[in-house]
Amino acid sequence: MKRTHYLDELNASNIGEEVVLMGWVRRRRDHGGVIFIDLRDIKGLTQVVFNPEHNPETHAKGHQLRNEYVIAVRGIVRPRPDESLNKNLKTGEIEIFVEELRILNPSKPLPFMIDEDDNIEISENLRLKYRYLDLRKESMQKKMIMRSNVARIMRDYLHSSGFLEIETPFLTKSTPEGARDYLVPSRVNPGSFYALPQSPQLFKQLLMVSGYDRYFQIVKCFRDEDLRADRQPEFTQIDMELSFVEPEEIMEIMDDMMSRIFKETLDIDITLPIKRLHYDEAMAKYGLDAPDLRIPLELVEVSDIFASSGFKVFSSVVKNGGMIKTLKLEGAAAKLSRKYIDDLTDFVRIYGAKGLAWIKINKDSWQSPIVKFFSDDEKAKLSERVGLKEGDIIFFGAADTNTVNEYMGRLRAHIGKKLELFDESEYNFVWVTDFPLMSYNADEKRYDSVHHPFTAPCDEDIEKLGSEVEQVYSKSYDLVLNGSEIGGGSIRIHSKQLQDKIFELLNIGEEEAREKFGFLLDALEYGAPPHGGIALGFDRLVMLLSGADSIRDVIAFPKTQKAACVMTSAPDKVDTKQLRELAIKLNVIE
RNA sequence: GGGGGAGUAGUUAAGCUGGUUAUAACGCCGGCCUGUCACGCCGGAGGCCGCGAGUUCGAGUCUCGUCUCUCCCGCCA
Repeated sequence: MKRTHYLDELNASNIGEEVVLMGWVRRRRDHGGVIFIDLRDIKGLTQVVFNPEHNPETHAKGHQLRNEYVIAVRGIVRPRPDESLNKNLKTGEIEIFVEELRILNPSKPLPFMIDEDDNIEISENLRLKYRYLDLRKESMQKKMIMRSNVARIMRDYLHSSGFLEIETPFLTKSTPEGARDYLVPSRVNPGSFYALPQSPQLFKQLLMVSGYDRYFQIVKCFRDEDLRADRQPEFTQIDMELSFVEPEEIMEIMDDMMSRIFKETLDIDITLPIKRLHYDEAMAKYGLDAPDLRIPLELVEVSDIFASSGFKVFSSVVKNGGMIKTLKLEGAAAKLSRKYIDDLTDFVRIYGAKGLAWIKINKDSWQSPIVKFFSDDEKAKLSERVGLKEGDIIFFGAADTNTVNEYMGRLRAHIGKKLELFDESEYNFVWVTDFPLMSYNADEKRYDSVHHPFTAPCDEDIEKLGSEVEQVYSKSYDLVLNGSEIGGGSIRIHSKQLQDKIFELLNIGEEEAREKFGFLLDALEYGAPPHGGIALGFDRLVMLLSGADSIRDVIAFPKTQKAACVMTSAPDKVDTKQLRELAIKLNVIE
């Protein structure tokens, strides 16, 4: 028998045709007499009917069917009786009267039901152990289809925009900085290791030197760091690099591509161009470099007001170069109980806050544990700066700049969600641009790249590389969707001299630079064009598009939080023979 | 490395301040049922209460340890 139709294709126009359908038994409704089977495949659902009057032989065989049996049926498309039409089903006008049934494969009862009730969440461990069954669920199939569609849209778009898809190696060289590498031992070169790429960064830059002009790749990247709801050790990037471009051109291409993806997958129109926000403004107003702009709250700095305050907690912070920022919630004073504020205090402690001061603006007085330390002048200035009205509540963050921004930024996002201050179904994009080039690493007594060591500084800041390194901005841009960074990139350095200078600031010695990046430094001297690029987190993007709570839900075979696969039980021990071939001796205490 | 949550039939859960035979729903098995689509009705099977110690006359319940899953901090150029 050869399948003639998928299970979403038949309707009233097919009545009378003989068809052959194949799929899984989603559910049987055995009335003793007539038997109804919902037959399911990747496309949809069609009801097939075993009727003892129509065909006693197949009807008898139909009694054997159980959930998830794989079957083939040959039968006639019949109209359903008027009272039995199912409007919720695409194929609900018709049903198949079975002439012949073949059981292609029976199925044991499943460890969990495929025909899911969305309210029942099967333990993730079990889902992952039987991932092939979990993926059979309609909700998972929808996500995988969405993922495939997004990849297709991107490929189509990039090909039509002159990009070439070029593969780069997975077995490559370990590089310093960045994430921990996954290592692969070399049998042919005992004692030497490949590293799996954290990104194809250097290869794509070299392709620009080779003159390919526009490159892209949908590519796996590997980082051996601890996992999160949105982080997997192997994940997929849409990686791109372009020659002879400035940031604006790259952002325009991304704007265009994103708007197509959202139009074609969710039928949502993105307002173009996507808003551009300078890094400094993002940090000032939102405290985070990936702000969720759907939340209608902004932080306000008040350090100057309390610089010489009698309230030592504040004034000493300012004296030590720290910062005081406020977050105001209009009219929320009555809504927030003492318990609620205590919970918020616990929340900000996670991010290094020592406490969370607050003031409720009541009708006759300011209610607060700290306001008694404020002078009238300070109160007046505060009220004016923040725009306080009766019924408002404000929170204060006071600490070193990084800590304040971190926890007040998180607090803003946290409160925004908890108090439902915005429409969660909205999609809000923003570009955050011009990140600092480097930040000082006090532990290591050197500078670290904020993006990566190949990022170009802004032209007007290059002079400052000598003395005011932290005042140097970079030609960088991150794409942020609803408070999640979904991509980032930069214009790269194409001058050997400048690259040398950067390595020097990063405390990567000439010899080490030579050893680790010699091939890049050489390449820069053979006619490297100005170039830049971007990489998008494909899994995260699909996660946001499909409304998944976890990156694991948009990856067919993901790892658990301990970076294991419970289906295959990888990672696993290997034979001593294999280890010997690789010249590896284990030093693990059993 | 650290902090929180979870682990009880195949599944999802209930099981209070420790107490006699550990419940329910769905699923599974058997029977009945000719228009269902979460079919219905009747009956049945199914448990190392994650694992290991301890406290106790007695532990699913309390204590400690341990494993697994999960959320977060650190980490993730």
